[in-house]
Amino acid sequence: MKISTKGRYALRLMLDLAINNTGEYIPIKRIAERQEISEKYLEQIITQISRAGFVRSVRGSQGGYQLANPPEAYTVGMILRLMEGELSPVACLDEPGSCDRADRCVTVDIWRQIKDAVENVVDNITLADLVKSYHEKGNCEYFI
Amino acid sequence: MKISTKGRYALRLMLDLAINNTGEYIPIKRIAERQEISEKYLEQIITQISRAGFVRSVRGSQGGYQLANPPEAYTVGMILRLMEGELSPVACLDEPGSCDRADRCVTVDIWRQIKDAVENVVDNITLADLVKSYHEKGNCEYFI
DNA sequence: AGCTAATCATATCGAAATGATATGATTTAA
DNA sequence: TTAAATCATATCATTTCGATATGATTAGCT
Ligand code: FES
Ligand code: FES
Repeated sequence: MKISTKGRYALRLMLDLAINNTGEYIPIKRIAERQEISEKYLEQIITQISRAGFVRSVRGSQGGYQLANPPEAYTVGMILRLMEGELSPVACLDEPGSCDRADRCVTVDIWRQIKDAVENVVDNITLADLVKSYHEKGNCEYFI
Repeated sequence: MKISTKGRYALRLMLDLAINNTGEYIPIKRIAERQEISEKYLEQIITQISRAGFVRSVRGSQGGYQLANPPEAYTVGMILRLMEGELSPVACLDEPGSCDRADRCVTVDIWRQIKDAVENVVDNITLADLVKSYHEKGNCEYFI
């Protein structure tokens, strides 16, 4: 029941962009420094994020990334799902027909409830909430 | 964010014992047949369960396992935790001091909320609930 | 006494996932 | 032209996962 580092890194990356959301394009290198995450690994991650249209990118010198939308537009759930896929405790919930006896299954209700509970949390927290929390906690450069 | 098959198998195993909770000792072989799970794999799993005192065992011919307590005494959470460890989305919540900046961390609140939400589900469903649901659904021999 | 069915205890294995590097092409401002 | 950046794959080492293999021990039954 763990969230992968990829998911967590993606969240930190997006939060970093949200905190530094000045209109300028921020290179991955800066984020890698601030977050102490491998630059190359972050590149892979932001590639996925970029393909999903969550960020704008400018190539070449002086290039970088910025949020495509205001921080309020991104829930934690959106970001985690991008890296992790559906936030289900079992595959059955997402692949229709993967369990052929779903109508008689006793445990699927549990998995459904877990999924709903998790989604209820992550879909109701936005990057804007995290930015606010960040400033309240004392402007520390680092977070996990 | 997946629950391992070990956790799910443990739940099915315990549910099988709960459904066949007649006072007799049930050999792993029977459960393996009914649940269509490898006998040897189930042995490993029930060894852990047995060491935790959740079941009584009798060795030798005519031996087997039975629940140590009535089905009401077992929550889904107890069983999953036995196989999965703590139901936390990040290790940080369980290993005190693993993150040295926890007081300034912006995301730890999210992980905490997720953990609480999951626990609120699994700690409020008992094997007795599942047995009831099983009988309501039509006595199917199989479930996942 | 001996056979058989069961638990108990480890060791090992293959495949997949994870987390990360490595290499290099392409683009663009200065 | 050069440097700094995104973009695109390939590769790698380690761990985890799910499962099997081997064999010792225990105890009921004939
Ligand atoms: S978990 Fe899929 S039908 Fe039971
Ligand atoms: S997740 Fe542990 S302190 Fe942030």
